[in-house]
This record gives sequence, C-alpha cells and structure tokens, in this order.
Amino acid sequence: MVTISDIAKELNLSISTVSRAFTNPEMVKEVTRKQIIEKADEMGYQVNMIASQLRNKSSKLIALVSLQPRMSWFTDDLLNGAQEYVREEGYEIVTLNAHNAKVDSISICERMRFAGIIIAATELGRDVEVKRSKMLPTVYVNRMSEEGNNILTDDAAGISDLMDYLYSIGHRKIGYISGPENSLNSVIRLNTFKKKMQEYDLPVRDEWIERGEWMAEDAREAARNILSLPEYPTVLVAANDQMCIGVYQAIQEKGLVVGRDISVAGYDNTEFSQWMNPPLTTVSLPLYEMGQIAARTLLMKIEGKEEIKKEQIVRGELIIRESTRTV
Amino acid sequence: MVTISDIAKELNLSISTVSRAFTNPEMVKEVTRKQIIEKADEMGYQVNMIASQLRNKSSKLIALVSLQPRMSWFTDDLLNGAQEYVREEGYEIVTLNAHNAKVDSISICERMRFAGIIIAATELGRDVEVKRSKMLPTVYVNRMSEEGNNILTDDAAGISDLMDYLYSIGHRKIGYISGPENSLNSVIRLNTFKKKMQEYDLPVRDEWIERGEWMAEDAREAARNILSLPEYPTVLVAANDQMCIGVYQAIQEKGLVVGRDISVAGYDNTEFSQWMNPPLTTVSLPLYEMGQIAARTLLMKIEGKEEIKKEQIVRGELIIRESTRTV
DNA sequence: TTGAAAGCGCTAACAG
DNA sequence: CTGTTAGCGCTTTCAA
Repeated sequence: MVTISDIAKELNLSISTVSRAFTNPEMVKEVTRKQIIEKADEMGYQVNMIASQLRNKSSKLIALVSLQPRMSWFTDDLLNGAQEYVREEGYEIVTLNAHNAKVDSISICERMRFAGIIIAATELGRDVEVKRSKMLPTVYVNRMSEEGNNILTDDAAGISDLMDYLYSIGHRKIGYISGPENSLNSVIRLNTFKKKMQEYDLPVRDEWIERGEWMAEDAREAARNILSLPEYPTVLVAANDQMCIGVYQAIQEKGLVVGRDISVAGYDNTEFSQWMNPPLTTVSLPLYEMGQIAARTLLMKIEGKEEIKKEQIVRGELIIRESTRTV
Repeated sequence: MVTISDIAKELNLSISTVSRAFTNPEMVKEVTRKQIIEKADEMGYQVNMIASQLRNKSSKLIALVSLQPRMSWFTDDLLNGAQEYVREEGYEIVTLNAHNAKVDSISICERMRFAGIIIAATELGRDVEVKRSKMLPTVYVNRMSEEGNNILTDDAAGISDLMDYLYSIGHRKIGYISGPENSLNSVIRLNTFKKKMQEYDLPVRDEWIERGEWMAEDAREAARNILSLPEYPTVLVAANDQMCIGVYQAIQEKGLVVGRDISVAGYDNTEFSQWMNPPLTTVSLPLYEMGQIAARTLLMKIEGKEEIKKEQIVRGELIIRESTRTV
C-alpha cells in the first residue's frame, strides 16, 4: 500500500512536503505540488484516513444507527435528508444496523471514533434497547432519551389535522384502529383521536375502536369486527398505512367499495399508499426533514457551537387522496 | 478520551499488559485481567480501533455501497443476507450511499481502509458509473465488472419458469411490458420472453409488446395501449412488480377484473406485491441469498483463500398468487 | 518553501 | 506473566 513516504522517496522530497501538498496545498510551491499530485495519482495513492485520524483525533464520518430489522422506508428517507445536509459540511454518513448485531453498534461507532451518531427508531418507545454513548455526540430520531437531543414527529398535530378534515367533510361516525399500547406514537395518535372526538362532542364508541400490531393482517381482523356491527362508521382511521391494506381487504370482502361506501385514512404516507386502490388519504411522516434537522443538530453538537434544543418536533402534512370522501 | 496508558497508570501496570488484557487475555494473569477490565469499564474505555488498525493494518468493517438514490428494498434484503454472514466471522457492515456524494464512496472506503466492498446495483448496466477500487477487494451484485466478482440473478431462468407456468395453465396469448433497453436485466427478461414464445411455437406479436421505464405510470399507459387493441392477450407479463401497479389500474379502468378476466404477472417479488389486490404472481429476486453469497465471496477474497468463481448466478423462485389463473 | 522530528494509541517482538 | 520499545502513516511544530 502506497504511503506519503513512498511518494517522497520517488520524488526526493520529505514526507512533510508531500503531506502538505494534500492538506495545505498553498504552503507548497506550485510545481512541487503538481509533481506530487501527479506521482500520487500514478502510484494510486489514497490518504490513509486511519493514520490521519489518529493524529488529528477527528473523524468526518457520522453513523446512522437503525434499530429495525429492516431499514426500509423509514431509515431511507431519514438518511436522504441527513445525507444532503452533512455532505455540504464535508461529512459522510454510514449506516449501521443494530438489529442482531454481535457487537453493539454504538460500541462500534465509539471504537471507530466516528464523529457522531444518529439513532433512528421507527417506534417511539418500542424498539430494541440501545446503549447510550458516553463518548460520542448523539441525536435520537423518534426516540425519547434523557441525555441526547430528540427529533420527534408531531403525531398529535397529524391526527388532529386528519380529524378536522374528516369532520369538515361531514364524517361523524369515525372508527379507529390503533397500534400497540406500548408504542408511544400509537398512544399519542389514539389519545388525540379521542380528544378530538370529545372536542366535536361526538361519542367515543368502544366497539368502533380496535387495536392491531401495525400489521395488515391485524387490521383486517379489526375492520371485520367493526364492519360486522349492526351499525358501523362512515370512515375508518388506522394508525398507520400498513394496516389500511387490511382495512381495504375487509371492506372489499363485505362487498363495499373504499372511498365510495366507506372512507379510510392512514398515517405515515409510506410509498405504497399512493398506489393503493383507491390511493390512500394519510398524514406524512416528515422523515426527510427530520433527517436534515437531526444532521444539523448533530453537527452543532460535534462542533460544540450554540446551545441546542432538547426536543424538536416536526409536523407532518395531511395528504388527501381518493380513499376519503364527503358524506 | 481514556487510553490504555491511562488505565496502566491507574493500576501501576505497563501499557502492554493492559493491551494484552483485551487482545490476548490468556496471556495475562487472571486477577490482573479482572482488575484491568473492571477499571476500563469504570473509566469508560473503548479500544481505539483507529490506532489498532493503523498498527495491525486490518479492518473488520465491510462497506456495502448502494448506487441508488434510495436504498429501499433492494439494498435492504441484500444487507440482511450479507450481514448475517459477515457477523459470524467477526466483521460488520456499514452502508454507504453513492448517490450524490461529494466524495466518491469508493474513495471513502479506500481512505478508511475498509476490509472490502460490496457494490449493489439495482439495474444491471444502468446505475451510476462507479470507480473501481484498485485497493480493496470488491464484489459486485447485479453489476457486471471485468475485474471483480459478480453475483447475478438468473433472469432468464426466472422468466422461463414464469412462462412455463403460464403456458401450463393454458395461456397462449401473452403480452409483455418490458423495462428500458439499456438495462441488461430488462433485455435478458425480454429476450427470454421471446425465446420462450418461439419455443412454444407461439407468434411474438409486436403490438402486444410495450416498453416502460420500470414505473407504474409507464405501464399503465402501455397496458392501455394493449387493452385497446381489437384482440388482447389473456395475460400481461410486466418486467417488474412496480409496473404491475399500472397494469392493474389500466385493467380496472376498462372494467375488467385482474385474475378473473385477465391475468397479470410481475418480477422481483417486492414487498407490496403480496398486498396488491389480487396478490401478484411474480418471480422473487433472491436478494437475501445474493447478500450471503456476496459476503462469502468477499471474505474469501479478503482472506485470500481459495480460487473464486468470477460469476455466481442465483436463481429466483416463481411465486404463484391470485393474479394469474387458468384459461 | 522545505526538512527533521515528535507523537497520536495501539500491538508485538524481545527481554526479563 | 510483565515491561520496554519500535513503529504503523500521518500532521505539525520548529528550524533552516
């Protein structure tokens, strides 16, 4: 493997000059520099960041640690947002998957002396437990942590917007399929649903509230239960998009048509929601933006600049499609 | 930041003993070792892999470089397969996204002196150009490269299996919506389709062959064209699942029912294909397995063991669901 | 504008 | 079983 010393030897220069040609080019005479760069290219030289990091004690690599078995849509959009931001500042992001790891991912980040860590959890309060880093600046996305900085989505505002919209187009009989009890996102969404119902002076009917584990299958079962009642709602809200697939199935089984006979709305704006038939009304998770904010916050911590907010809450957007309609 | 020398000082030991306690524990007396480990914990010590790598010239980090703007399903399953394999061997994978990077990802891998690189391309022959690494062992997934080792999927076998199945359930009039011409996957799939038609002594009717850019919208248009013909096929095969969404839409627009009036089949077995209505018949891309093979191949290269096959072709599986039926 | 030399934290050969 | 020491490749004083 070629080193600056190899280049120096070839050119009869000192290693310091070669080093400077790369890190402080203006300190090296034009012609010498040209020579060095050329020779380096020819020899296939690449700076050894390992060595330079040991010397400088500073890394330009940020870890995005994903707590899910599959990285998928959640990490993906988050990454894009974060990436765009950090690249402007000369950093790069590498993604680690904490699921099933032999050595915990946080330790890997620490041992590699990465510049900082972004932790991404899909479910507030439910993902794998993860060691907190005492060594590296960390920000948490969709996870509450006492010590770090938390970037959260405004689930209450999201459901609130959705409910207002449904109310405004005439819905009064609203069914709800919640996520699991131990997910904070789920709890917030459900509570907001109930709160809004009270606000509208509408009864919260227990038989119209079901619960699932975020999965299509659970929701199909749940929707079947609700639809088999003597009276059922004019709209079914599910706590995430995935469950709406099951809701669509149950509705179809009953010979009804989504968006005509009964409305459906979800949450997350996952990619396939636009491809459903009919396309699903939902609330977006502002992942791209959360990624950017996470990145900005992390870089501020890394560079030890200003005081940073403990919590930043980002609002999603109501996306109206054909699965909901006026009654 | 605490170092072995800090621990050594606290304990009145030499740094070598402390170092050994971590890397060659059997060389250190039981009690001394216990002491060291305890003190290290107490002080929050984490080995500085940067320093130890500089010394050892060996890394345990493998880079998975994704060439797509979004990592999504493709990289995701690949990663899971590769991860499972390398973790057994004490390696860890970090994912880099090459899209829009300021510094090319391969250079980053080289500069960080990672152990090796897995390059993941979604489309044979179409993704971003990427520098080849002269420094690090590399394997390519779904990308042909002269120098590296290539892990490919058997598109010909996949389409072949699908066609045999369609033929066996009575289909003789088969339409095809191809992907773009400059994607090798697409070309192989299309050519296999034609070859099979000839094999069955069936005419390849040009008006029943359309082309799209892998997108649902293109395929909707394409399917509309085919369905507006005086005579149309009993089954539409699209070169990927994503396009089947558009095919479903076009069929529905015409008042027909997928799986009853006309059959549809795709390719890739992307996650949502099972959630389509009706669930889509398709051919799986064996990404998990390809990930494992890529990992195994790469580790063999890294450890310089046996001779390695230049190309490994992995066969996907025909997945029969309700979108196709006997005519 | 260039060179000599120290040192980042760690490992391993060598000596005890 | 433990300590001393050289050196991995780089950056950065300091001196020329």
